[in-house]
Amino acid sequence: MVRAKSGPDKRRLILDAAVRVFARQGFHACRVSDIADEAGVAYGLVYHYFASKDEVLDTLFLERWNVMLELIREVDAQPLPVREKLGAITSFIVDSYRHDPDLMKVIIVEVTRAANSFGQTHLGQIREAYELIGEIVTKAQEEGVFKPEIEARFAAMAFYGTIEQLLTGWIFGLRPQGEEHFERAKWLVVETVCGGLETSVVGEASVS
Amino acid sequence: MVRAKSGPDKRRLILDAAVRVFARQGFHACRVSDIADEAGVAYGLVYHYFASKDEVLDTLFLERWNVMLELIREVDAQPLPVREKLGAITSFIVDSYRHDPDLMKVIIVEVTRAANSFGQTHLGQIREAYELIGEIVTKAQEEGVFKPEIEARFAAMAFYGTIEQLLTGWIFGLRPQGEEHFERAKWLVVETVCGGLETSVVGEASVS
Amino acid sequence: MVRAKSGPDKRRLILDAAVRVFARQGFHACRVSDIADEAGVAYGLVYHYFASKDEVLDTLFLERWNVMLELIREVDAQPLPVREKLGAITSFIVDSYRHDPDLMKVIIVEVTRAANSFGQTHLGQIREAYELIGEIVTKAQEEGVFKPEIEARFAAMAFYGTIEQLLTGWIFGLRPQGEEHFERAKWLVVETVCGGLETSVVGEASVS
Amino acid sequence: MVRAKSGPDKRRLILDAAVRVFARQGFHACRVSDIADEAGVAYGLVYHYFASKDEVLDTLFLERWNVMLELIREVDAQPLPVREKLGAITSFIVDSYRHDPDLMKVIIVEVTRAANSFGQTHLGQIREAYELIGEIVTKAQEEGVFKPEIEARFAAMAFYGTIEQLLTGWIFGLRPQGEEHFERAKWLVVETVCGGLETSVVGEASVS
DNA sequence: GATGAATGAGATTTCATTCAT
DNA sequence: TATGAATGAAATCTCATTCAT
Repeated sequence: MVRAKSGPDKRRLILDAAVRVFARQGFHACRVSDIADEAGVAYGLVYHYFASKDEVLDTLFLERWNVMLELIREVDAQPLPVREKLGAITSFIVDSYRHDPDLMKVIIVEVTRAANSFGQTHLGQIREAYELIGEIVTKAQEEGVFKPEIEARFAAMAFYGTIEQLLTGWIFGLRPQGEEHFERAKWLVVETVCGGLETSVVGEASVS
Repeated sequence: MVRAKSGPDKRRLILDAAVRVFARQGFHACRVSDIADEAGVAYGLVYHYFASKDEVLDTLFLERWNVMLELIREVDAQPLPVREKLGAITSFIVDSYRHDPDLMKVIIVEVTRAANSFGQTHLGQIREAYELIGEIVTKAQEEGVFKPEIEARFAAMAFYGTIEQLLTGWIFGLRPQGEEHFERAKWLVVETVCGGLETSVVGEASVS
Repeated sequence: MVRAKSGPDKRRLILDAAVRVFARQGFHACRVSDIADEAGVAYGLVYHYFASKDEVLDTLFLERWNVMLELIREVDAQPLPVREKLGAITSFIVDSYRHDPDLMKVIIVEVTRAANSFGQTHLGQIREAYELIGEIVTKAQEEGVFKPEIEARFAAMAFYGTIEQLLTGWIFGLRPQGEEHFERAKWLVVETVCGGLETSVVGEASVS
Repeated sequence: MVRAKSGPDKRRLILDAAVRVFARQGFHACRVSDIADEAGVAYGLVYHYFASKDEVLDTLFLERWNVMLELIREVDAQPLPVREKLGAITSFIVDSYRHDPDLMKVIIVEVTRAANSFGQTHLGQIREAYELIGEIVTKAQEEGVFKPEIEARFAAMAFYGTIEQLLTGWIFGLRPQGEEHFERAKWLVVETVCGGLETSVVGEASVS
């Protein structure tokens, strides 16, 4: 599959077309011919490069998801405060959406939220993300920065659930978009998950 | 639709059968005949009571979702601390899952997470839930209990995203279930969202 | 089936409702429940009086068609000029349409022109009409009023074909309706079929 | 749709098979698979070439009907006596039936007489034929060959009604077929419509 | 007579996938 | 590589008819 130089690279053409078609019509509502038409290639060529319609989506998902897993691993490996680590992950995801909203829409809507179909297929990959984030939380707990009474797994879940909901809101126009909103959202996610919604209860804290 | 006398009430029979079939096979993977078979009625009776397969799912979703919206409205109307309000909502949802996990699986997987199909159809109902929770947050901000710098809408989203992720975890066996886990989960959700993941900074700050 | 006095006579109610429904929606496009609804009776009552949906249409057709056959026989039995005989038949059919256009629409559209379905079933009755008219033509030929070189069967066919086309034109709004048009149409049919479209070349020529 | 090379041309194969199946079983009584079987192709190929079962019939009808409209236009444009014009049209239709009785059966039974379904769809095309014939009649009236008191529209209707009834008679075996009958029928149609059924009333005319 | 819930056979259409060229 | 004709399984929905009450 490695293509050194060459010209059009029809395979890439098909993948990029698939992103637009999946985002516009949804995976199930589109036909393979829609992808071929969008890419400007013949029907059967999709099957020359991909074993099935499913494989097209699998490829799109894995390409991006693995980049994200790699990013999380790199972030985790660095000696940073937990807020900065979670901030870097949030930043990566938000920027991914900002850079290619169609692709993120497809990944969220057709894979991670599609619990009965592709979400099932890629459960392992999705779980991997949870676990990597869980490790970050565990370290923060060991450092005494995060409460020990909230299990790392649960914390990772809350963090990821918040981000996924945020993207879903953007995807369906339920939340405002634009440069300033994207940047602010990064801060909001971290502040909400780490600091919580409550004001700092100084009195109580000093008492307890 | 109100059926006074007792008797079999085939309509209810069909709805209950549909919950089991949808939970087991998924909405798209099951045929209408699967529902009829599960209910022990003839094929066409499903169409006697429901205009389409879609309407069966719509009915199941709305029946339950409206109960939840009502619960949130009631909770909101009471003079309780915000933690107790959010706790009551969390409790209701967790108990809904505990009481009828199949129904909640169908609602979450086939509707609220099915962004491209039924999630779209019921966007209004889903949004309503967000807004009601948002109002609770707004009041807590006005009382000075919640930070004013995190918009109520965002806070509601984080709260709902955390719960949905929790249920999704249970549904797909990614998180442990059982009485004690259900009860603990209620506390975890509220503690995480309200208190945040970080240890109380003030105390530490004074110490260090 | 003879109902002496009594009240509503649901059977008649159903037949009359069926005429309206068949005329409005067409036989195939309507459901038995549409007829029941239009008649204001319960679903199953249609099956109490009629063995099938088909039988409802059969009944409507035969009721009316037999009246027409009887009329043709009576006309034929009288010592009238052929133009008056054909005029009487035309008049009966046109008046039937004038009096109950829905019923005639159903008979024409759903039976006599429905060559593949009810036209087939009632071929015998339809043929009977042809033959009776053919006999009228034969007598006119024997009297020397009608040309002997045009077979009576063909002549009957031309006569009937013209009338059916006329009604079809009314039914589908292709021809103007109203009292004067109905009366004029009677004259036109007879004049066209008997006198032909050409100006009387011989007589006129000699005169002019 | 133009297919230069030779080869099987499955599309034509399907159309020809459809004619046979529609003629044999009727449009509604046959299934798409019957057409595919008759053509010796797979089920879905019918849908590769035609959007629906309806479109197959539409195509068959329009192909033939447009040829007829063209013929009528050509005939009308020539400087011929009206009897020859109407004779040419009659001849074309009768020969169409002689050459491909199945196709004409389908066109008559399933379209022009199917007032509630395809007759409705193709009302415009059918009307066009009426109007073209009406123009021929109008010219004959202007030349003094046809009576002015019978409207051209009505005359066209009588002419067309007679031919349609003739074909219907052949289709359902109510009238004798065979070379001599076909040829004689052409003469009968023209003679009946133009000359009428009555003997030339020379004596009467001169007397009155 | 009257009701309407219950039955279930049946047909169109879609579209992923294959394959000959 | 590239094409697109050809394949055929699969599932929703309709509605005439039956029947228990």
